[in-house]
Amino acid sequence: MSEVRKIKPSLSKGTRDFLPSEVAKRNYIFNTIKSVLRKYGFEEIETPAIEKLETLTGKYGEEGDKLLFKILNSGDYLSEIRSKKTEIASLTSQEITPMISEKGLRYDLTVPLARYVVQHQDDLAFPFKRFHIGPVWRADRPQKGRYQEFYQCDADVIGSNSLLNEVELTKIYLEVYEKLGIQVSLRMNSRKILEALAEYASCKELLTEITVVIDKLDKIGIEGVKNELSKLNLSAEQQQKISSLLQTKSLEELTAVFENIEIGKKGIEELNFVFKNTTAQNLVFDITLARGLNYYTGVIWEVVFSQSTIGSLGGGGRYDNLTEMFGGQNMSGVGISFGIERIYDVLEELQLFPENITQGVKVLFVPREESVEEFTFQQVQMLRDAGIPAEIFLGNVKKQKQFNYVEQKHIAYIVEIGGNEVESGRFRLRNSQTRDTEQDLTISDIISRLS
RNA sequence: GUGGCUGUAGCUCAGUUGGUUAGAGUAGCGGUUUGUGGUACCGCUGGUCGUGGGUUCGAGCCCCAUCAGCCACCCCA
Repeated sequence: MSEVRKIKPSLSKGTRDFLPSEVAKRNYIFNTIKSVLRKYGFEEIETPAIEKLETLTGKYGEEGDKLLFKILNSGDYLSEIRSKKTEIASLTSQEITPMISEKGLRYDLTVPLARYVVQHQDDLAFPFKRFHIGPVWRADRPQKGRYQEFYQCDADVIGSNSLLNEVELTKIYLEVYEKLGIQVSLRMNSRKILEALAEYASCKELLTEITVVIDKLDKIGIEGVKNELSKLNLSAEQQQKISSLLQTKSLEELTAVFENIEIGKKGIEELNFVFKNTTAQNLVFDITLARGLNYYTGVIWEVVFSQSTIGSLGGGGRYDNLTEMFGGQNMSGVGISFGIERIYDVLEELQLFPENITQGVKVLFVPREESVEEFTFQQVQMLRDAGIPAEIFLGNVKKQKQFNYVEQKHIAYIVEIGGNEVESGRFRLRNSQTRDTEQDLTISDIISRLS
């Protein structure tokens, strides 16, 4: 036998293992979201973790491209470089990458959705309402609450311009967080209003830059925003116009300001429609909401946790050009995303996970000695046949280990089997929490007791 | 990509001005005890002190480099 080299067990940076109890909690979140989405007619899809690099690159900006995980080609991956008779050392990393890597791990679920919709348009019924929960990967530097592998959960409607989709998605947001027991405020704004704001300040061409600055408002404050704006070479008057508009609290105030700005009027009208059809205390208009992603074109949302500044628990918006890059006809889409990882942290912190989600089998049968294992197994099998989740304990005979097992797996009852039980066919059913026992039960007593 | 902090047993951590063979708790394994029990006690396994170099008679400890992880920024979820 060859000597085994011991490897220190450790994870790749920015990744996590999940314990059984953690998976149970995550599934609880997933299932809560799924049940609401299904009720509204959304269907679940899946796409591969691996996509062609040509699908992924160029969609997330220069920064995003750097954060793509790239997969080394199989086989002799240097053959292409060799055939060009180029010295490797003379090439930059950017030049080498496309020669040795053609695939990558998906960066989000939105770009794969765009590819999916164009590729399968003949098989899909439009408007296409789909949701997708799965891991995505980013070669980012990890920090608290940010990982290289993490889950996203997106729900989108593709191919319908109706504002009722916005209404539906708003209601879905409210319903999901309500069901999870998290108090959030749902902030809403429109990219059209931000465009109008740029037009109002006569700097339409700087829309993207201004949006990025406004998006930081929460962090850097109004003074910080003014400071950043001055860096964009805006006149004092322009800065003043923008920062005073950012103080606006209601759509009514805006109506007068945007009297002569078509796009602004449109934005206000759209938001008013959504508000009219969705009355909720925690749904608020917020002109300072910008969202960094600049592919949004209409209504945008952000879910903010009321009780702390943990950041956004979700976000989304309407976009118009999703499928264009894959040669599809221009289909409008609107979608929302749930921040699964942060939702988990919030639920954990506030201890909002329901007790019963980690429930194991109902009863554990513990054989006192090896000679009764077969008999014990037969009893367990009878319970299973009757549809009662049951287990036989085959580990360490120490009581301590047995009770650890029961506790970890949240098993409600224990039955111990020794010689007496085998002979009499009568058992003691013990509640693992209260330690109460019931004596002299036959196996069918136990079955009817636990059914 | 930039900055800060931390690396000692599977995990949480001690480790004296730099001085013999690096410790504890916990987990794991084994045992003693108790026929209705979750207690207690005993023993065992497990470490290239992240890695490489330097200073020194002597380094877990001091110096340099490097790697890794965490935290903050950029960006983002």
